[in-house]
Amino acid sequence: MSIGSQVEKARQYCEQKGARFTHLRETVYALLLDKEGAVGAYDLLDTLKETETNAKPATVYRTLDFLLEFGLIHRLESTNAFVACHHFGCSHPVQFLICDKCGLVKEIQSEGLQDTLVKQAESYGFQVSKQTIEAHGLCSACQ
Amino acid sequence: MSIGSQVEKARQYCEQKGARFTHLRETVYALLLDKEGAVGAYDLLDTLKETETNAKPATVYRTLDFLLEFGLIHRLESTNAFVACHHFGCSHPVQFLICDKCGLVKEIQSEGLQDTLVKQAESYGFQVSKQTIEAHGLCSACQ
DNA sequence: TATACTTCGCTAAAATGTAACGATAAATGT
DNA sequence: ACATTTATCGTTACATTTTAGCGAAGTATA
Repeated sequence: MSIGSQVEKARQYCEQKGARFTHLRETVYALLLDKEGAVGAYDLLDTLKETETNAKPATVYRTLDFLLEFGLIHRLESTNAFVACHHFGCSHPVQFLICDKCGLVKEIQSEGLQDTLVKQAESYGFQVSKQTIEAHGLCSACQ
Repeated sequence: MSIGSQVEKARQYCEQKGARFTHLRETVYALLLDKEGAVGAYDLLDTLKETETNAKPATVYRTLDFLLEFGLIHRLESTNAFVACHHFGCSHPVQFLICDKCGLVKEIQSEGLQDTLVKQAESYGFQVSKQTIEAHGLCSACQ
């Protein structure tokens, strides 16, 4: 799906939720869509500055917070980086396969993984509210 | 197992591997053993300074790097914190249950989880070299 | 003891992330 | 249309986390 139509989808999704998909938010989301992999906040800031000359760290982080809150992007904990989500709305927990060579990030949704983790936790009396599952390695193209 | 004997075990483990378990490394490992949960590098630094008055950020990070390399401690990606490993040597990938209320960190080793993740990845042609699995939520005592 | 190697103390700075506040813009009620 | 409230933005400043580089001190080995 093209970036343009994906952005349009996001706009509609936000409006439907009563959130404002401002110019800044749209721009940042489009920037992230444009990347194969994940992008660090400061790399994003550098790119953003090309069009939004007065962007500052807080600008980026606020915008990322918004996008995170509405599930339009994800944050990779193991690399402090952000990646666009293409299928927001279906809000199940997700997992990531991160290629350490080319940087590609594949987002997957394995019910099996989630269930296994939740069940394992339950067996220790632990109640899971949020999970981080990230695998590093090599994608098929890089092996 | 007491902290003392755990430290002794670590010393033997290091010597057996030809690594030097210096005073600094021993102290930091003991500090981490003394905590229920994970500790940030700067919290650790503050505590360390009580006895090692000239400790600096680099001191802590270098020591943590060593302990990480030999598997004596783990790093939690979702909280930028470090936690002692009690059963180093058996070096399978591990998973963490992190209580967001009391800070307790339970380290588990679920073969099922690892296998499921690796198999899922394989189905995408992805070869896993390292995995990060961290669940946040509430421990049994905090629910 | 001479040599190589590792660890340590120190300084500095890079990379990542937040708090706070007033100005502006948009949404809402009258 | 106007006033009121709320959300967003620009800006400054700072806090946190992490790494690089260098020379001194310590340790192991020949």
